[in-house]
Parts: sequence; structure tokens; C-alpha cells
Amino acid sequence: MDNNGLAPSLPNQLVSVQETSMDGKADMNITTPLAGPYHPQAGLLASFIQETNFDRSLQLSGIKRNLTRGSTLLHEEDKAKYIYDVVAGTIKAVKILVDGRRQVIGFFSAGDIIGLPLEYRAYYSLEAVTASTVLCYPITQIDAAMGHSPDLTKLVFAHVHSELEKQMDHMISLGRKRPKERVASFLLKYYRRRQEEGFADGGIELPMSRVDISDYLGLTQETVCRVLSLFKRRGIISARNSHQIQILDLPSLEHIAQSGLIN
Amino acid sequence: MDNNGLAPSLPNQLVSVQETSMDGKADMNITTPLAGPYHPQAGLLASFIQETNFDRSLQLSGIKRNLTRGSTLLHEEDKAKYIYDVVAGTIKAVKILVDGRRQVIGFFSAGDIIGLPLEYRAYYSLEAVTASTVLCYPITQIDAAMGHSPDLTKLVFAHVHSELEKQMDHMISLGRKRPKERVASFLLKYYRRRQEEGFADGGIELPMSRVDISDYLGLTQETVCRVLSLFKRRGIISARNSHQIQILDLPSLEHIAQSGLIN
DNA sequence: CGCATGATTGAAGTACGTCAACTCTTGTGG
DNA sequence: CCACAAGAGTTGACGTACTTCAATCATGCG
Repeated sequence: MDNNGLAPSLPNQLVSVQETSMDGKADMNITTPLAGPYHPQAGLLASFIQETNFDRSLQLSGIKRNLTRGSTLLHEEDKAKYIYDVVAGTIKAVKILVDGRRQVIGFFSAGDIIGLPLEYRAYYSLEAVTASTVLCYPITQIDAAMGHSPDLTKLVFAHVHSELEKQMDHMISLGRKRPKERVASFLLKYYRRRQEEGFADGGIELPMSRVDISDYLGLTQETVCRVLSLFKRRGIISARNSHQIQILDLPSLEHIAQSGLIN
Repeated sequence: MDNNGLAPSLPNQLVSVQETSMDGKADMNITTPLAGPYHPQAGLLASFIQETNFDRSLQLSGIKRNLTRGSTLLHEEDKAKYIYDVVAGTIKAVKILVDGRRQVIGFFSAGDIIGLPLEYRAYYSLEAVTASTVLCYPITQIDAAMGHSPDLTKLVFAHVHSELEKQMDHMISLGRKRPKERVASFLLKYYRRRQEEGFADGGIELPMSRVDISDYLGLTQETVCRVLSLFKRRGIISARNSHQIQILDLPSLEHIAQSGLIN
């Protein structure tokens, strides 16, 4: 329904408002094959297409899609047919057990790419944590394009590597870290990301709920809450509200992330 | 030192015994670029080269390497320069925290491929659980070959997909399953693999130590032991020795793997 | 303004980890 | 061939950190 200020990133003339029904679960607009001036927030793949002398005849076109909070982009059982380029908002990848237990595999936000070449059965669902905008590239197009562009192949493998490295860290977190370490590491990850974006103050934004965090960290929401409360009592962090955290004592947080010990 | 029956898979004429020192940590032989009659146990990449009309001029050659039990194939800090094709034995991928805690990311045995194109800093160490044989393909060669063979690119991405799917399962195991479920799932994984190999009896082989299993499952060795002992008492499994397990009650094991509940 | 949802705090129980003792293997050398 | 040592595996006792269950407190949306 709403294009509520989420995607001012693409020049208007690129975006037609033609509605289609991909799986009928969220709204979607279609762009013409990407052209026009480069815009940094148009998504990584789009940027790549702009930056390199990428063969336009390959017709690599991203379908822009707006997702409302909570809507599902992809179901775990479905066949994955698109690679998603997150332009705005936050998407979570979730696996669910038969009895309802959830494991959040990862959170993706602007600048992240979700998915891989070679159509496959999805191994997780994708849900919008907040209202989000993604560019959808048909995998078949990516497959074809890779055959003609070694640079694109490299880009994709670089993406795979960074994805795998993240998951390794996540795995050691789930398998071998204590709750305090997991929460501290989680906060630090967002802090570092924020730093890379050029914001050196300790302010971070956690767009997801406590339940999402606990499902990501393999804990209960109560444990996550208690750890955060502990950090607040110790003056390590403060919170404007449950989504806006301020890191006050970075060294302590880093120490806890490694040792799990709190003074 | 010994080529003790581990790699009878390659016709002898393919294997020269020239010694080199890759990192000086294990013995190694070099093959000439693979040629000669196809052999199913020569490794997946080698099979691919044999089966398809793959351009021989690309000079994709596997270096055969024998590893003694416990030796290290790759260190976490090193740059990954090879893709490994396991021919015999079992290799474990391990991440270690500063204080010594270990997380085993996965176990690889004959038929498995380890690694990805595009040279990168390794995100785990690779160690031989048992005496093993691997074929090492220089990543640079794979990179180059992929540029000329879309089929090889597909093979690699199929490998990436199966690898990622395994890791998703592992992640949900670490994050959301109880110890009993983890151990049961672990046993079932080996059972299914055995089944795919055509052995329908419930016998499975666990080549790794209890500590390795616990580091894989995110538990202590004591907990793994206790759970296995419980399964034995309940008549769900029996054990010839600590590495040779017989599954007696498959339905129960499958039930435990899902619910964690034991009658 | 009121309700619904999410977040937080509290109390109680237990499953898993820790520490420790003991047993079983395996391999080596006398 | 047996004895011994070293390592791996197993079992027991105990404590606690986390989960579970429950109540209360914020927050935001209709």
C-alpha cells in the first residue's frame, strides 16, 4: 500500500507503479531495467551494474518491492527464484521447527544481499522486521549474467564469503558462548556497523523485537532482557527506548563479549 | 609417510610421488593433471572433469595429499589457497576462541568438497580426524576454469547450497535443540548418509572422539556420553565400541530428534 | 482514552555444566 | 607376551545459570 518514505532512493522515473502478484503476500512495484544516474542507495547489484561496464544487453533488471512490517518475502518451503538486494528496512531469515521453536539465521538491512545463484529450495523464510524495500533480481537472470561477466561472479562469491564468515561467527556464538557474551557480541556487531557508516557515537538502533533477538541468539526473551538490564545497571549501556541503545562503556562490552565475565 | 590403504582410488600411474612442502605440516604427493579412466572415488571435482567435456587445456590439476591423524590442513589465520576434495578419511572444520573453547563447524568425509572459489582468509581450521587423503585444487585455477565452464560454476554453486543448508540445520540445532535432540539428530545424519551409500542396516561409524562430537554439538563431552548411555539403556542404540554404533530403534530416535522427549 | 502488544521483573525448578573419580582402550617397550 | 602408561570414555555428586511460569509495567495504536 504505502511507499511511506522508505524508498526515496531511486529516481522516480525508474519506478513504474505496475502491480504484480509474485506470491500475493506483499506489495510490489516494477522498475524498468536499471538506468539513469547512479545512486548509492539503489542496492549493491544495481550499483555494480552502474559502476562497471556491464553489458546492458543482458537485461539484468531489479523488481522493486515494498514490504509491510511482518510480511513474508519468501517461505521456507518455496523455491527461491530471486536474489534480494535490501534498499531500506530490515529483513530477518528464520527457520522454524515443527513445534514452533524458531531460529533466526540473520538480519539483513540496507546494503545487504540475500540469496544465491542457481535456483534452489529455500532453507529459510524471509520476513520483514520493519517496513522494507528490496530489489528482486530473478536468479535465472543472474545465472545467465554470470556466464558473461566474471566480475559479477566475483561479486557474488565475495558475497558468499562474507555471508559464510558471518554464519561461522554466529555458530560459535550459539554453540560456545554464554548469554552475556552473545548479547554483548550482538550489540557490538551493530556498533561496528554503525561505525562503518561513519557514526562514531555509541548510539545503535535495534529494529527487531526482543523475541527476534532471543531467537537469533538462541536464548529466551527473558534472558535477553535480564542481560540488557544488567548492562544498564552497570552503566555499560543506556536505552532511550527498547530499540534505541546507547553504548557508554565500549571496553567493558568488548571484554564481556570475549570472556562472558562482568566485573 | 604411509599411504596405508587410504587411497587405492586413483590408478597408480596418475600419482607421482614427488614431495613438496605446502606448509610443512603433512605429507603430500602430486598427481599429473588428472587423466585416465574415471574412478568414482577420485573425488567430486575429478569426476566432474572426467564426466564432462571439460576443456583439458585449462589445466585443472589436483594435488593429492595424505594427512596423518591430527595433522592440520589449514590454519584459521591462513589464506585459503586450495579447494579440497576429500577422497578418504574424515576432516573437521574448527573455530577456536581465545580462551580455548572450540566449535566444530562440520565434519567432511569421502565425497565432500571443502572450500570456495576466490581466495580468502580462512574462517576455520581444517584438521584430520583420522588419517585422510584429499585432492587439493588451487583456487586460482578453479577461478579461471569457472570463467570458461558454466557447468563448473553450477557445480560449485550446488556445493555452496548444500553446504549452506547443512549449516542452517546445524545452527537451529545449536540454537534451539536440547542435548538429546542434538545427539539424536547427529546419529540420524550419519544413519542417512550410510543409507545413501546403500547400507540399510542400522550400523554407523563415528570416526571422531566424544570431545569432537561435543564441540560440534555445543555440549560437554560428559553430556554427550550421558545421552548416549541413556539411549543404550533404553535400547535405542547399542555400541560395539565407542566409534561403532548400531541403531536399534529408528522411530524412537527420530522422535527424540524432533521433540527431545524420551519415553 | 483504553486496549493490545511488547518489555521487564520476580520466584521457583531443573537440566546442564563442573569437578572428580574411575574404567576401559590402545599402544609401546621391556 | 604381558605390564604399564597415557589417553579416551564413562559415571557420580553437586551447584548454578538458565528456563519456565507468572505478574506487572511500558508503549503505541485505534
